Amino acid sequence: VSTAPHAGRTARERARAELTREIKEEARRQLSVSGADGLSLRAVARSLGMVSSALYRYFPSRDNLLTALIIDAYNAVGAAAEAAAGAAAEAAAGGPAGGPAGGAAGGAASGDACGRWAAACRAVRGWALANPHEYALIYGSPVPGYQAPADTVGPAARVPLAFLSVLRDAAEHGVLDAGGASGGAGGAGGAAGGAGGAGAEVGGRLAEQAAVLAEATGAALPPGVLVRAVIAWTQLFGMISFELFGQLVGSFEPADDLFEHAIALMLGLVGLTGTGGPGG
Amino acid sequence: VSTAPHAGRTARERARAELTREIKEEARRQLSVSGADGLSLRAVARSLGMVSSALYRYFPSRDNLLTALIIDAYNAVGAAAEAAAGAAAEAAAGGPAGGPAGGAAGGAASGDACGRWAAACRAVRGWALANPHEYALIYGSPVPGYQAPADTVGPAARVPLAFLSVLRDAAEHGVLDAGGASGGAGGAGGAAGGAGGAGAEVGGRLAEQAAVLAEATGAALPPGVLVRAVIAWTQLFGMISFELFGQLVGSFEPADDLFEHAIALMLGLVGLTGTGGPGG
DNA sequence: TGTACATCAGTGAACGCGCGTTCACTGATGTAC
DNA sequence: TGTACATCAGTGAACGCGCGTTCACTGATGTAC
Repeated sequence: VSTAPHAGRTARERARAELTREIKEEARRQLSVSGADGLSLRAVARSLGMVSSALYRYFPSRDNLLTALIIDAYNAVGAAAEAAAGAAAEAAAGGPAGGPAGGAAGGAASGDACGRWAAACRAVRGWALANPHEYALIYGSPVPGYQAPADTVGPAARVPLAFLSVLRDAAEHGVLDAGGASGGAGGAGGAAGGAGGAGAEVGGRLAEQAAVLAEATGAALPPGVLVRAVIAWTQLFGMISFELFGQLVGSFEPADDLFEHAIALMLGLVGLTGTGGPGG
Repeated sequence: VSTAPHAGRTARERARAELTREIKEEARRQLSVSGADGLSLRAVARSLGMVSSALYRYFPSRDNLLTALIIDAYNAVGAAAEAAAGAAAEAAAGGPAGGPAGGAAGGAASGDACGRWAAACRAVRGWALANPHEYALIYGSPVPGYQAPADTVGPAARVPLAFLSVLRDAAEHGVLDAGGASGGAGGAGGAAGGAGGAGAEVGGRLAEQAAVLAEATGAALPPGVLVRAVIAWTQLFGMISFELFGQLVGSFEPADDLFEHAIALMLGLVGLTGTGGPGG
């Protein structure tokens, strides 16, 4: 029983794992040049010095390789969000001391709910800016003719679940403002259209959907909080997408300050204002 | 001087205009099947019963046809937003009476700023749901290797300008809450990261960017309002993109109620609460 | 009104390219006795 | 330790396909006198 990283694996198994990784790496590289539709098995094989048919020993089809890349991407951004939210929490609780622990994703130092939420936002954006084509692969327009298999929904849920965990913790510590105070209080929205009602109150089908979501995620949060969290979630990705896809070119580019401002507003939206101050 | 629709145009000119339109129509149809990368001149020509080289009399290249589709799409969604915002305004001002005027896009009936903003939001979403592949073409991941020419920026600006016009009118009528009261007031956001400061105040580079934007658009609005308007704009498209691109599948689908709720919150964000009541 | 010429739309063949996937094969790696 | 067999990775050729773009051409439409 050796301590080598490849203990207990035959040369064949090691070679297979390594080549599988290299294929995906090369595919990712090509993704950034030609996009998802331009991803070509032949080109990947060529770059790896193999013949194209050899790839079929590793991935049964092009779509299968694409799926692997999608799952990897969801897991990568999900892990980044979880690490940022979790690391910030540990830092505040006086967690694993010493060493360069934690702050891998954005330098969040305060473990309050505000800091965790903000850190997760920055982590997602940071990952997106560092891996724009993988971001486009999972959050951009769907690849036509490609149907994402069920294996992707688990990894895809990691980011939203990371955000929900922050809210759940805040609620447990009694620092979550569940009343929807700061969001869109006051006068009437939705003048026409029937749904939406006359204020920020959540009812009807929307409340049902929120209840289903609460059940599915195990997040015991009031419907209003869940709905605002989902809206904040769409807000986050809306801003990142506009930044990456070039809609902000010529106005709010670079978007760092706009993003920070949006985070501050988002905290009010989800009911996290006043939980812990700055200066972590 | 006849009153015929084709007055003063030769048969050749008429045929050319008509075929140009038909080519774009067929290209749009193919867009919805195979996406932007799958758009093929040969396939378009085939569907039209022509030989592929004939298309080069109408569009000098595939990219050129794509550009035409992009410009058309921006103009279509821009016109929808303008009509919704404008029609709502006219209806309130007692504009063009009689006939089925105006409410083409979402049934906005009250001409207050709230109603106009909400109507514009619904118009954009309505257009997106009706033309998902054109939406993906302009707001989805960029087509790799395709560089949008300068002709697209004008049409692309129509939607944001429509929203800005609502805010400008509201400001002129003194019904715009420019203080950022409801957005993300209260405690501290941006615990770390330097930028963003300790509240919802806009300063530094962000204020500069807002000033540049105000200059460019001629919208004499305070920087804080502009920044929140831009954030609301990204929010709107973030939600539509998630709905169209399948991120809401299994939770908040159909998203009508969620969307209406988001509009209500958005009105608070941009400072339009309390401008005119419901029941237009 | 009629003729001579210029303009333009559409044809058909071709160039050169890349793609995903299959298949019979060689040779290396692993395993059972 | 050594041999016989099974497993598997990678090869090279091929199938059948579609693509964007060019080019010399025919024939119809428009224009000037």
